[in-house]
Amino acid sequence: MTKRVSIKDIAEKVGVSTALVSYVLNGKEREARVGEEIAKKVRKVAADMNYQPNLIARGLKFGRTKTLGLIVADISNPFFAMLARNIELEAQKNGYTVLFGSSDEQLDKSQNLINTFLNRQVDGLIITPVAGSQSQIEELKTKNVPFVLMDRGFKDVETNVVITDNHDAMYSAVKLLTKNGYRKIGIIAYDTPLTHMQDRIQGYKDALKDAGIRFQSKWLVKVPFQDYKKHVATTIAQLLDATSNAVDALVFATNSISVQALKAIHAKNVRVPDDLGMISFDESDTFEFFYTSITYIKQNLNEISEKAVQSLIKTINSTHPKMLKVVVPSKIVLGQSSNQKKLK
Amino acid sequence: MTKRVSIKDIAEKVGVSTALVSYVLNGKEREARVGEEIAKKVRKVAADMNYQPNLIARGLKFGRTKTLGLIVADISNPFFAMLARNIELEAQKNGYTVLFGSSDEQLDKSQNLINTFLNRQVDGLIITPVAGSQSQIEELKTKNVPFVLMDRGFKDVETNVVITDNHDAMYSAVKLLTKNGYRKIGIIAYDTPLTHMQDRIQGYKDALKDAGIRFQSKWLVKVPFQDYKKHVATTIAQLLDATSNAVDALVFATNSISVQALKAIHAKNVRVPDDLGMISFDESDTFEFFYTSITYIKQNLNEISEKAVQSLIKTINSTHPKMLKVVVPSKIVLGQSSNQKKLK
DNA sequence: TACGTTTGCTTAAACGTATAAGCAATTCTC
DNA sequence: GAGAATTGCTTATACGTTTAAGCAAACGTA
Repeated sequence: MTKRVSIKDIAEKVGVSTALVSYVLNGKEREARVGEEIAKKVRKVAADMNYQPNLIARGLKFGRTKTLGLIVADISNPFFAMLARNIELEAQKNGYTVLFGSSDEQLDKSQNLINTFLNRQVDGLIITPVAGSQSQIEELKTKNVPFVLMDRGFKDVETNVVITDNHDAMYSAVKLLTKNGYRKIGIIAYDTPLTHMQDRIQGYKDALKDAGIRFQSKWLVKVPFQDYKKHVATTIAQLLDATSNAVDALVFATNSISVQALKAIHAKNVRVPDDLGMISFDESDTFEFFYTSITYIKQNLNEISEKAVQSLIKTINSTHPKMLKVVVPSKIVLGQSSNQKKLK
Repeated sequence: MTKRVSIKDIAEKVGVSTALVSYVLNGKEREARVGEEIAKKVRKVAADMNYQPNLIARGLKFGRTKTLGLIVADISNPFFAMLARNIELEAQKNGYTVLFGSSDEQLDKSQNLINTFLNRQVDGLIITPVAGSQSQIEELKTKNVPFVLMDRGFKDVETNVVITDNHDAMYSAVKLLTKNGYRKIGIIAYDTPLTHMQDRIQGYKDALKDAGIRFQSKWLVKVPFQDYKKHVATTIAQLLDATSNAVDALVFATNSISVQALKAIHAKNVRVPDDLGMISFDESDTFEFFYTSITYIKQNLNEISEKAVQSLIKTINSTHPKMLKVVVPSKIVLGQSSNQKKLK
């Protein structure tokens, strides 16, 4: 790579010290009492030589790089890709650039990314934490590294966090089903202690309870992150095959689960909502091609990512930040998959 | 953020110079003739204090940051998100971290991202270039900035580039249709001079020609990036409504176009492939829910991103690199949407 | 004339790292 | 036992930037 022009090059060309050039280019001519003439000349030469500041040098000098680190579960997942996009936009608005990495829900990858980003002196981190990563997060707190958790959090660790109203959203969804006559409502969720899942499951249970329905443990199916596709397929089969005790409605805790479930349901020729009511957490392009429109909970991804960046930047800029929990309201988009249950 | 431990801190604790610490931690004790004892002590203290090197300082020193800049059209588009994921993996394998940004197919955003990344001293750039950005790319060549174009290139600018076999892939697809009895084959593509589109369109035309079919200009519809959804919908209507002269098959030049087209086709109750044969460039999750399986060209995204990173790193590491064009073969995944045309 | 103030610049130090060069003290060589 | 070679460390400098401090020269005031 051809050497870029530095302040030194300008200084030599004009015949002044680098200090003077720096003052001028930073608009500090007043404080530094730089002469009108010479200032003009410096600016002209800088423009002519197409000077661009070396942000690495500046980063070293100031101890801040105007860079954020983003750690998501998997950037190729449309959900996280969309968050990433909004984060990019909001970061840019504030003069930040974003480094990214995917943790694959794995502890070691998460730790590696954190280390890599910190070694690169990012000013802060936006993290969708991995199950069991409390100690990693605690360490960030100890080191006073500015960070914000997004999409999920921990019950037992107080942090900056921006999440959807998981409990209430799921509660409303299930309540809608009970109101519409469904009584045996199953849920498929990821098997993780992370709050977003736990809250959704609790919302589901609370809605059942408030509708006077006794929760049955076989209605709750937890699938592992790895191999979830296979597990969802077999789960659907099991939940529907037990003809006598089959569920009459299902809620899916994420859109990835929903898509897989829809495939299985499609293959089994189950009629929605006649044979099976259905609501999804999060949307998917695929819903539009299912023969019935799907009712789903729409998270406000835009607001989540904006708030995450804003919360992080606020933390970066304050000397004694207090931990902030932001809950972003979602809404239900009505389709026909949750229609009033018909009597057979 | 709490101050991180530096080489200086270690030096003070051990009671030696920073130079010695640096030698030891870089495994240069031999060359620097550091005593066995003191080396051990330095390593121990470094480990105890949990020393992590400041890569910003190193970057300033060496003029390389082990960082790559990735500029895609839109990270929230699953196609680019998947590329980003693979690039992340391959970069990591080689010790690089990735900055990313979305150009939105806009010249100014593209230029901004290039500037931002260069000011941050990235070692190289991976770019999906925007239409009309030749001068931006030429400037990179002038400055000897290592870079590689991905997914698309320019006819008139020689660069490192990694692309799919666009012409041949589309040629094969259309040939399949002609072989199966379709004669009036339309194509919907993006309105851009970028090579990936032009090559696909040329492949389409060449296949028609070789099948002895005279291309009709109304069969080729180019939609703008902005507002493409609306344009695709109206296009589908036009192409199918002209009952006497309607097309009997359609190829779509990207998956985003395909998805929109399928929605329109779905809405119009067109039977595929009986009323209309169909092939898509790239796949989509949504295909699985269309009532007919869709024939599509499957790009090898994995190989594209790997090759892009490798090509870039090779350029970074060589003093007088030569421009390399890599064409990655795709394959056709057969569905029923391109089945032998039935006589009516 | 003498002294204080203002003007316009330079010098020096710092951020954290790497490494060439230098300098004693010790050991080797004959 | 004197010079050469080796050992084990430190000093100095550099990367590109910022900014406090310093220093002449010019100017103002009595």
